[in-house]
Amino acid sequence: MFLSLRAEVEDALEGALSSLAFPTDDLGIEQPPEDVESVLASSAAFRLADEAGAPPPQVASRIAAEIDVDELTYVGAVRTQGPYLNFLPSEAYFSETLAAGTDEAYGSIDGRNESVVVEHTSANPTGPVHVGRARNPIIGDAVANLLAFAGYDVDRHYYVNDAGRQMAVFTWAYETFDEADLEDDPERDRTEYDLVRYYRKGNAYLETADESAVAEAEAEIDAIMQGLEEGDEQTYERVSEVVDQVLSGMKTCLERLPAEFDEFVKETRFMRDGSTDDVVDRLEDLDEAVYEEEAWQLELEEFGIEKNLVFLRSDGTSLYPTRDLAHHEWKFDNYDRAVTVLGEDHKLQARQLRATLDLLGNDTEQLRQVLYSYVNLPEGKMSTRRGTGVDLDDLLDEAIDRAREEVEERLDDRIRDDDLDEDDIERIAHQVGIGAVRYDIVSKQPTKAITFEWEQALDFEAQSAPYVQYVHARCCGILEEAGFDVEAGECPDVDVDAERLEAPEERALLETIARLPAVVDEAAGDLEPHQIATYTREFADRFNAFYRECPVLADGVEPDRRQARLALVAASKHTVANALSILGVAPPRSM
RNA sequence: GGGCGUGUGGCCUAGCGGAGAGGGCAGGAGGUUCCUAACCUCCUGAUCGCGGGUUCGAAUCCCGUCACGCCCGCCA
Repeated sequence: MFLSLRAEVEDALEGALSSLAFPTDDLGIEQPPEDVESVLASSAAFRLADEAGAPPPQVASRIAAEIDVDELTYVGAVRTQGPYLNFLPSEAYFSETLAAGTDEAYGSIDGRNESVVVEHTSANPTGPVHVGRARNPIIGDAVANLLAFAGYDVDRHYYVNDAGRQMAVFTWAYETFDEADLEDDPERDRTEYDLVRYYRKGNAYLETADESAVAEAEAEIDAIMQGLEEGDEQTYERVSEVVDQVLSGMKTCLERLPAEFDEFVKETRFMRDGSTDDVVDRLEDLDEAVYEEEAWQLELEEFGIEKNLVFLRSDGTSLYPTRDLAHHEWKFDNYDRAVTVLGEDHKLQARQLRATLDLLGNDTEQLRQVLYSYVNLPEGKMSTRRGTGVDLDDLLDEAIDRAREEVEERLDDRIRDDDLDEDDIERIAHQVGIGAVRYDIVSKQPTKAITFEWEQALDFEAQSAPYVQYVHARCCGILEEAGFDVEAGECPDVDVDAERLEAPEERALLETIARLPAVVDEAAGDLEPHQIATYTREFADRFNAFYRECPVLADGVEPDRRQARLALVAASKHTVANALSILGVAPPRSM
């Protein structure tokens, strides 16, 4: 409803300004502060003061006088407050919001007929997913959810780097060493924990073994890389054996979040189908291509990038960026838009990729890159190769354990008589524990660096997932108490009068509910799921105020009012459930 | 050295040209015969890193500066 109101205000303002012969390029529409009784405001009068030859408050009054509120649907009144114009919502605004909110899919935007591929995580299949990279699946999954909710046709891809030197090293190590050569047992009974030990062993060997032994190993590693480059089937199968095993373990870990993918796209695919060779040929023909120091490179100064992009090694093999170019052209062929979520350390490569795609004749407007900073430990970086870091599995386990403790602790002094059984406790522990981890990460701007600390990541207090989840549980509690089967999706009748909702807390809550579609639209446009998190927090505040002041089921509440409030609770439930779902945080029906 | 990013009360964080800079944690004081207190109310606490500038108006834009992070491989 907010979007409709905003459109209406824009039209009205534009009309008023032009009939006063003012320029209409700057409507100055903005969000009023919380304590102002309006849903939208304009500060245009400030800037028109010179032209009007009058002080801003007078200009504001003249504009206000020019707007005929009777012609507007969602605006109930226009008032000035000094230089500001305030637009107050009409009764229709509230009632239509209430009606819209009772739809289970409330907040979602109808199909845009536009497909978008969201590539995220894409961690090299070298070992267990650690917390340093955990931001990628969490942000990536939220971005994908957000775009899907905003009406895009979304596919989620994990790009598997199965053609790089790292995988050649891994394959060599896996084939060379035996269980007996490894010092430690796997940290967990899953393939990637098992196999990563070979990878670490191999890397350690290359660093410490004597020169001739290392040279021999390097020769073997080079042979693997050459085999991949030539599309040799046997080499591909050797590497695949390692890649597929490790990847399946990582997949299991990511599913816990849950972060799931429509497709795991292998890098070797673009070597085997000839598209990388094709890219190389086309790159060599570019004016920016140079052959220096026996390697083919691309000069990208015209894009403000000093560093040359090497796209063909002196031994004739391609590099990761070369294959990624073919990969991206494939995405462009199959989707209208492409979004990639990647760590800030890939920023330069991201710019090079974009610039080169441009040189190859692609429309790079289709590509958006979301960058995030790594999560570091207080003592420094996490590394799979060195085995430093906190595994995501361990973080999730710890989160669930702590959440379970919380549930059990609260069991004794629960007022509500809803008989939580063992399954409920486990369900809540999972929803809350994992929700807290995801929310903690997704609620912050991705560009800010995070230092991982257990206590902070697993804080279940206010301004966390449980705080917002609790609101959802409260909504469900009320609806169930009123006789609705929440699990079956039962919902109160929407045919109620929003005029019954006259308390300031009710009005404020409705205003907040009304903004969800606009928040979704904005967040999707900016690819910033943290805006949704900020919204859930504000929503929870508003709901809690309503909960405190406006009893729904108490004896003294008249039937009409009770019905209206039940509808408001239903709209609240859909609002918070949908917002949480975008973030990938489960909305618990009880906790 | 160069490029990019970040700097908001003791700690974490929102806001990124407009209406006393919002929240949360920690600290202090309260609240449960009433739909779940993972909640709510009140208090204490900030020259928005620092210095200039643009503007009627700057946390927000520009310049400089400092601190921290990331990058500057024929690795990915």
